Amino acid sequence: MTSAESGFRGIPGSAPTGTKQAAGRAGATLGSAARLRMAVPSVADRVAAELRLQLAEGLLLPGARLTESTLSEELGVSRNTVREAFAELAAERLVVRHPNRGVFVASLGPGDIHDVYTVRRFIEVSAIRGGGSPERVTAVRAAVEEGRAAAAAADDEALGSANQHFHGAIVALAESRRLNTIMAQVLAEMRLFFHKATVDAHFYRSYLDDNDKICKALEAGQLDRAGDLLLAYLDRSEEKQSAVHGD
Amino acid sequence: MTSAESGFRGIPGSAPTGTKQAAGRAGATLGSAARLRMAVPSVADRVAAELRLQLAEGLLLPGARLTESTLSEELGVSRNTVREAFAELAAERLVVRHPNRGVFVASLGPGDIHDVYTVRRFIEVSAIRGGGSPERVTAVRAAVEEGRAAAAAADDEALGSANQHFHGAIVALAESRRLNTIMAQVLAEMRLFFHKATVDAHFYRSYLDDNDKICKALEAGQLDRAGDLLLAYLDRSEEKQSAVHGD
DNA sequence: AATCCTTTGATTGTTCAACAATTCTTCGAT
DNA sequence: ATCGAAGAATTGTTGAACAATCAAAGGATT
Repeated sequence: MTSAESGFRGIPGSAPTGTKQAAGRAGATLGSAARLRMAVPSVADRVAAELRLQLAEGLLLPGARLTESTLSEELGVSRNTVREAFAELAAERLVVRHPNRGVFVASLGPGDIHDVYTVRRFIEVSAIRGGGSPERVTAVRAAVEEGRAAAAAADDEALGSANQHFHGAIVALAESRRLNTIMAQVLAEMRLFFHKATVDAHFYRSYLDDNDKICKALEAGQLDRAGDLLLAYLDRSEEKQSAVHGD
Repeated sequence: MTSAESGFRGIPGSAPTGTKQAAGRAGATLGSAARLRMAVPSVADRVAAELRLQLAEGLLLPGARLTESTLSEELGVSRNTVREAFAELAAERLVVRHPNRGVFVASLGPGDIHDVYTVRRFIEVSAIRGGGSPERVTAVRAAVEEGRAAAAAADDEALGSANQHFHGAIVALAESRRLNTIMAQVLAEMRLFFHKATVDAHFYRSYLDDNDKICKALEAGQLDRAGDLLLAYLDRSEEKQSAVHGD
């Protein structure tokens, strides 16, 4: 009985909500109007999404082993489909795949904390130093307010979410699809690694003022100051996480 | 007859070269010595590697459609295995997967050039501004010399490769596993998108002196100067690629 | 009691065949 | 030329089977 066997919701057989995406034949008839279509997520995508939820909520713990046949039975899907979902999650570094030995929920290894924060420093600080459109800056402000509302409601999970939205919004200043994807993955990893610290309300509450200061500097166009404040925050946050996780 | 059907080498049935990797049971017996083991690449990995080669060499052109059954027959593997290889390549953005409609070699879309260069600016410039160990700096210098040798030998492909090694080595200054992976993917995308320009010797030869100057500043510890030179290079390179590809 | 070797069981990776679903192409009618 | 229907092609999924690999268990040896 592994933790992979606890608390699974089956994959809904009903029609799931679709997502709009522009589609067209790559390399052909680019001049023709692209037709919008509703893409129904595949079963494998839905399995992956379900597992992502479980990971983000701490129901699947770092290091836990996920077995294809067990999940196949529990979710009522084919083993092959589970494999496809695993591949998705492995590409996002949420699970680690060891050939012939199995799939394990990703866990913090030596240097991982520093690595994640190095990526964040490169990306977030560069993004905020480049500034962004008024719309993008407004989104950063919205995330700060979201954090304040969560703190006022004593909702710790929402506080952690708002903090992630804040940092995602900073990267989004750059309006780069690739950077947004990279940052989303880094944030997903952090949710997985640092879940325990996430529910410590004090952890994020202490950063609300920091986030506000960073945002104010951004709004005022003081981009170097914003970058310095953000860098200081990231360094401090790394120290704290290292202290909590003994890296 | 699509370009996917041209020039495939079968997947070798003989024992392939393995790669060393440390393995252990995640989350368990972390105190025990990790045993080194030779991991035999799976067939899916080998299919993916083969396709990567074809992509990098321009044998599979942007926009070309890759069909599971065709590749399955040509490579002598199961269709399911081809699907697994496709998933790997899609995660690396080398192919684009449209649900129910097929897999296509990735191609340049609107804004892709700017996007790729934005990522590079964030990562490469941050990395060089952080400097690195003597060993890492030596690797940057080695890539510059590699470029000089390629130019002297009038080997255009090698010249392009050396330039990519140069930029990979810059990011490697940060000694971050995640950033190295991200950069490797960006470089793979660039090889795919810009292959035509790659074989234009003049394209990279004009950058040899730039690379040398950047490296000299790095070696002298003038990190801000190195960053400014690199930034100027990236901006100029983006302009040139945009001019060639009409983005 | 500790260590080593062999056997067994569990799991992964792959193949194959089949089917359902979706999309694209072709053909015929207007 | 356009539209609609039919057919073809392809993708996504399933389930069964088998080979290969690894981990666990059990027995033998020191």
